[in-house]
Amino acid sequence: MNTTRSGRPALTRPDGTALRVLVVDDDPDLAEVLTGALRYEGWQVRAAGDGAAALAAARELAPDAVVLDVMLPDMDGFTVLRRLHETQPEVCVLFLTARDAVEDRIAGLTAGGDDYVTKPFSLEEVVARLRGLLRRAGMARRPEPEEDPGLVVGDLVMDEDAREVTRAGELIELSPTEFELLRFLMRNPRRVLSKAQILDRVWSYDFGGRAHVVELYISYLRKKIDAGREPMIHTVRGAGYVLKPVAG
Amino acid sequence: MNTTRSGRPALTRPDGTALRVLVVDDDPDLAEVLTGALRYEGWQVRAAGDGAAALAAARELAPDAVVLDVMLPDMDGFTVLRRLHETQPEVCVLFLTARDAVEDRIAGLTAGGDDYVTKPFSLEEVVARLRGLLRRAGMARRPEPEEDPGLVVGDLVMDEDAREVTRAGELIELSPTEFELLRFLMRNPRRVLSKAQILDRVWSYDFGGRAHVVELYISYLRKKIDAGREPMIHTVRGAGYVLKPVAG
DNA sequence: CCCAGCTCTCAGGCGCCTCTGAGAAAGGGC
DNA sequence: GCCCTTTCTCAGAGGCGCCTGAGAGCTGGG
Repeated sequence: MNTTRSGRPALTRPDGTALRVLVVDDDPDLAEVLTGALRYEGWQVRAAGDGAAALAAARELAPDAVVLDVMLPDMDGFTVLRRLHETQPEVCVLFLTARDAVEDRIAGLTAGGDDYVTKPFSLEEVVARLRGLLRRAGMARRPEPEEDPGLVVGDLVMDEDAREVTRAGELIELSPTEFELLRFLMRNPRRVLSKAQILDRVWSYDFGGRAHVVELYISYLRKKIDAGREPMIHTVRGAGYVLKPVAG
Repeated sequence: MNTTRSGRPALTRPDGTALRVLVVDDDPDLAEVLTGALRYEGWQVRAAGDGAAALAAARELAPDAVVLDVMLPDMDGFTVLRRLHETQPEVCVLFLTARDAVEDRIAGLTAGGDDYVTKPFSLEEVVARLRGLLRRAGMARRPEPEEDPGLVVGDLVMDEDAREVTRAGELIELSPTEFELLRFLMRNPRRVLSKAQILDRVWSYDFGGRAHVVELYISYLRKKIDAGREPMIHTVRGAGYVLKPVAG
């Protein structure tokens, strides 16, 4: 079976082979980081630096999804999309765009089932969106044929689509950052995650601050999730934090 | 079968051949120490002193992993990483970085499956991180095809990911130094380890103190692991300490 | 334009971790 | 049994990691 580098079972194609993703961004550093994060999900990834290279790579790779920067040196991201759809109408696209960019045009294009994230983004967000896209497009399935249980750790349950979290059936309200932090923890239960690791995944790639914010948000999460209950979030001094079901 | 110099079965490639590691550091002493420690694991190791040499060596060696100093005389560690991934997308990277250096820059670098340790580090830590990286990347397997049992000595069990230690099912809380010391002992069961050996492996390479700390930490470990039970940690007078399962 | 929620910085403080030194205990040679 | 060496134990100082509260900057909605 295909697995992610963290040992979790990977999201795969319906036939069980690795999903193929093409990353298109002219910033080599950003492309590198994205490529690494998607490979970490157990997917087969290729990168391209401009529209022409992207189209060439797409013909060769036949990707299931494309992560596409809207601003490319040689051609518009939308042009790339149109050309892509000519040969591969099934492909999903996740746009990367600047916050103040023309969101109207994005909105129009994403009507077709595609999605977008605004720069600067966190890797957790990109991966989550991509997983959502692929799942909705029917291009991916969970490795287990049984129904997808979603994210469940002990009596803690997260519904990613509804953005709802409950513990012991009780609804818990979370801010966006709290939600992403908890998602990352829940995707890696019983595993100690260092503050640097958390920072890399949950905060934007251009975040300049110190790892202290992680402590802060962990304390917020504890107040909401562990308040008055048996704690699930544990500090491992000198190492990081770990989320565990109460009995374990 | 491939074995470590200590006689332990080595972590190998899936095909059973020796794992290949490239060490890149401009400090020859440090590179030497690292090279020795990794060879001791039964791996095939080469060293390079700068980025250009690293890239050349990587093309020749085709390493599974690279231990890479972030500060190199000729080029940035991140640049080396990107160039490496151009030709060898599967390679794992373990960064070495100064603690007080701009850790922000490391943020994002480790976004893929990669990892880093801060100087000064202990050899146990470097080896453990590297083993973790290779294991998660699916590049390594235990020599026995049966599933990896992790670290088990008698009724003493260590889960490195969760950073949990149990004896006879009972959870034992350990400080970071205690944890690393025990890991070293458990990786070398039934083998007498001298205080000097332990100091070299578990404490940072720049530690100035004397071997007395080893005695002290052994006594801490005994209180937590052997307390009220049949002892597993034994003193071999004039030679060192040895960890043995109770019946053996 | 004001208000509310979110995010992040700063600084204080507590508690654990690490290491030192001195003295007690144990082991081995004679 | 005596003495020397090695090892163990204890107490404490210092440092650092982590947690928390207060508040400032920002943003989006009313």
